[in-house]
Amino acid sequence: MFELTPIIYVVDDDASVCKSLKRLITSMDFHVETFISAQEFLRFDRSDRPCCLILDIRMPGISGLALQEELTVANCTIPIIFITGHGDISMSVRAMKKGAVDFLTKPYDDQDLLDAIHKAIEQDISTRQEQSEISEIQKRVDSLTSRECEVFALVVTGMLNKQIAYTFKISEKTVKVHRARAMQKMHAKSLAHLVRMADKVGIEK
Amino acid sequence: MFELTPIIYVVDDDASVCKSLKRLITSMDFHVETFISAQEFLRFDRSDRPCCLILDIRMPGISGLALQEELTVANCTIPIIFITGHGDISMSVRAMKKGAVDFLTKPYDDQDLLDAIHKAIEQDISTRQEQSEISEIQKRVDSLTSRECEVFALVVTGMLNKQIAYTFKISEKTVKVHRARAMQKMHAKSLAHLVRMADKVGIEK
DNA sequence: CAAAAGATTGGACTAAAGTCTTATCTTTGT
DNA sequence: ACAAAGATAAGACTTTAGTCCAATCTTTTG
Repeated sequence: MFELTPIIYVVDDDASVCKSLKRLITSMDFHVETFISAQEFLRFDRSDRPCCLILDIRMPGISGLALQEELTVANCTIPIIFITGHGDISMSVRAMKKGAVDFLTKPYDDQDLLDAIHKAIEQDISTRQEQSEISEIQKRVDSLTSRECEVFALVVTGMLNKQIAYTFKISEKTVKVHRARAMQKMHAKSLAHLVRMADKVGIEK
Repeated sequence: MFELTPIIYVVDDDASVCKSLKRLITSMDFHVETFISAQEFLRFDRSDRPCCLILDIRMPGISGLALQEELTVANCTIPIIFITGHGDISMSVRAMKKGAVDFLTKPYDDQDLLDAIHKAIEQDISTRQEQSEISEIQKRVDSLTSRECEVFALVVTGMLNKQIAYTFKISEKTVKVHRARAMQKMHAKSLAHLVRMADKVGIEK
């Protein structure tokens, strides 16, 4: 599913830095796409494949930290590796608290960067895997009618059909119908499977 | 269960820093215990209540980062807030990667420290809650006989009694006996509950 | 308005799981 | 050696859940 070559996005206002990073990273089995501003990166239509972001902190326009913040609120989970020439501790701590994979200072060791890239890509792959599983399950939940969903929600709490029936003031017969439909639509192989899917997406209502 | 007043451990080789931190933190509703070396802290018999650790990076003997490492391998999850006068970015990043709650540089803002303490205590409370739940469940798993545990493991995969019976080459009757015992010993109110407990502790064998 | 979708329920079973009781046969610790 | 613990299993039911088939009744929507 994600067998594509990972792509590394580099955002640095210094074109020569972009160029040398591109050379270094391409020598591994990665694709590289460089941008000289956060704005340019945001405009870019990122394809759906494993990736990570190498980001300069200090840039005219949107700074690295600001871009990180922007991506966070946009629900984008792309792993970020910061690189900076003139950072301070407070910056690095802020970046790490917000989930950055690493924060390197120039001059950095090439191996440290490559290690960080590998870690970031691994993280991205597993995050994507997780997200795609969740969205698949959510799609199934969305296909349930409201009643089916209500019954589903109580079934996974461990309630008996008769208890669910009493709760909704309907017959046990009807509960069985909704329950069977829910099992079908959720593609649940067993009750255990249904429970795990419910916990994964967090059934509310 | 954890309604006790949280205790803040302060480890700093500068006794005057310990003293002023103690004054500041005591003014909140926290107890404080100070140590002038990592060794002294390690010898201290910590009581079982919400706590966190405020740690100086640079200390003679065991450094702050070394103590963090030591606690990690000892499986101690006490949240750590680092304070340093002469730290660098690399140190702060290493500390944050290993899960530090915050990394403050002197002179720091008192409010920042208090915020970090609150966050650390919250984290400790929820970690303890989680750990005590898990160990309670693990205790129940440990009370299962080996056969009960094997049957339990397959039950929570969603297998039918007859399938489990075939797997172990025993009768469905016997599976029912082990299954019923497992439900009892695990205090499972339902299959859904059993599945969740299994996932929480991660049934291996 | 008419068709489609959804909610409801009954009948008639089948299958799966749980509840008792009773009873071997081993293994294990003292 | 002997009691205790654990694994095995059968008989006899009861309770739950699942399966088809059929049939209202309401709401939504083209």
